Amino acid sequence: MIEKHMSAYLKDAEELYLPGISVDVVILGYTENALRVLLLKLKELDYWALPGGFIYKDEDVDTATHRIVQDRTGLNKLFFNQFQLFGKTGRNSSALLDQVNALGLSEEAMNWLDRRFLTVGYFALVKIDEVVPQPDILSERCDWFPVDQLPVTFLDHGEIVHTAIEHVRRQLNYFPVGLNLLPEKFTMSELQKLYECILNEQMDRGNFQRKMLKLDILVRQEKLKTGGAHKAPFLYKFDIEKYKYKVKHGIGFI
Amino acid sequence: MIEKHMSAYLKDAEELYLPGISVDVVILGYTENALRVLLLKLKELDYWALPGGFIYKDEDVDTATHRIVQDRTGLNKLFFNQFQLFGKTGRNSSALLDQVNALGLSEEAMNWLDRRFLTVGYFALVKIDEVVPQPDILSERCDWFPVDQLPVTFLDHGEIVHTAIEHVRRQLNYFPVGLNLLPEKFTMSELQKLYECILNEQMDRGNFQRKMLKLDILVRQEKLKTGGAHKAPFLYKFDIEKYKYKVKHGIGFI
DNA sequence: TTGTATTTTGTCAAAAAGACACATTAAGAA
DNA sequence: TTCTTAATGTGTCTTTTTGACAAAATACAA
Repeated sequence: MIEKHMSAYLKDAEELYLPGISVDVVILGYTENALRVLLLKLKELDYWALPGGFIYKDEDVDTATHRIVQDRTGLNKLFFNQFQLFGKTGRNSSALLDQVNALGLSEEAMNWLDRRFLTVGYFALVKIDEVVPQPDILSERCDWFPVDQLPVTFLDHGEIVHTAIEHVRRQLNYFPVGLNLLPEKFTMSELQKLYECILNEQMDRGNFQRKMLKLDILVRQEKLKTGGAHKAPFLYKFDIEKYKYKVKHGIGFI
Repeated sequence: MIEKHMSAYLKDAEELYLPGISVDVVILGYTENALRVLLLKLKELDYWALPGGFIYKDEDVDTATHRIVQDRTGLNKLFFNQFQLFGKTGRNSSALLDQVNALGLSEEAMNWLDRRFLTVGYFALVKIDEVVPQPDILSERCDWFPVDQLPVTFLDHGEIVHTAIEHVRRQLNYFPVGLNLLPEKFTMSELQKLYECILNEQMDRGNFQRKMLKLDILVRQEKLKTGGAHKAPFLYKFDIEKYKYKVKHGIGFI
């Protein structure tokens, strides 16, 4: 199975793509109190891999990334950002090739894969409930994994995920995480839990609310009716104008 | 002149280097109250360019960067960090080629250069007075330029410099700027002026000193004897252990 | 000796952070 | 219906940090 798909996919690779470089995207979502990453289960292999692909010879790297994420998520408008090029030597698909070799890959495919690859790491922030994950041609399914409970990953993809998250954490003030990870309306608790997941630390409820409201980027909505055995919380939306301005200049939360 | 140098330099490029990708390094130094970047004046061309080069086929990208910076500065131990891959289409040396073409470049050199190039942007932090700048084979001299007074640059090198500085500014808490840009011993004023240059804002002298000392990363030395018609300031050194620990976890100044 | 420039240190009020408490309220249980 | 529970909305009090500014100290020059 996989050798046919892969051979077909890579038939004209040499002609179409920039050689020796790929894109891998850490697609992050947030739900049920956990930050999650979308991973693909490679067909007939015991690895989970980041969504990725190659760059057409006349394509911006950002454009390639957009195309890749759109193919996997169905989303058109999305927030993504490059965070690092991974450029160690010996970074190739030999591990994968070892397992696939016997299956008989076409010579073209072998030639394309059997070299050192650089990969550009991107991260994307998406609303999980808007995404319909699509496995690519080399994978049998995809799943969301809490970022602190990753399965066995292909090559250095686990490290790439952790690097992405550290990047987001350090520059939390400069990325629109709330806007892109939460639904349009959300409670203060939900926002707080998101921040706690990313920063990996607990915060005081009252103090979080005071500080967040003082940023002057939230608009309070009507009360939430549904819910559990407790007082119904307010819903909030972001004031998009103010929010985007603040994110650009550093939101000033941490 | 230049066409011979360039042809020689690029004679075996196709064989030696990863194709379509280069490294450019924003080498930053600090002196006379200004953050400065090292630029090379290209021979017979009206452009100043970042020190850069190509990556050997079996060389880590970080190693290539170290080699390039070492060649230009003479420094062996140095701090540097990757900050972005520049990957727009149409990014090639045609501007340069237009001017050089008539001079008669070898066919090999033309073939190597006349394609789209990705470039990996790195920044390095160096002590200016320890550096002996070395022009490379394609340049006639090199000079330090204040980062807010750049000359006309080759391709997008000006943009690369500004991107690097914004990167340093945002993550100032995570980079050892003081240790790598200042001499071993320095006054509180010097440290403050460095921070003011990077953050592009003035700070109160007393408050800066109070905050900086509370970080508990400085060791006070004896008084500075030499100097002008005023009270001699104390000298400080970094407590390397504490400093490195704090930089790793976020120094907590901004 | 006096003046000047700059450093060192301190003060004081305002703002922010941290810890915590108490009243409120929606839903389910008694 | 009333009570209980769990989470929310809000407030208070103390401690810490910030910001603005000023007085004292000191090295050199005139």
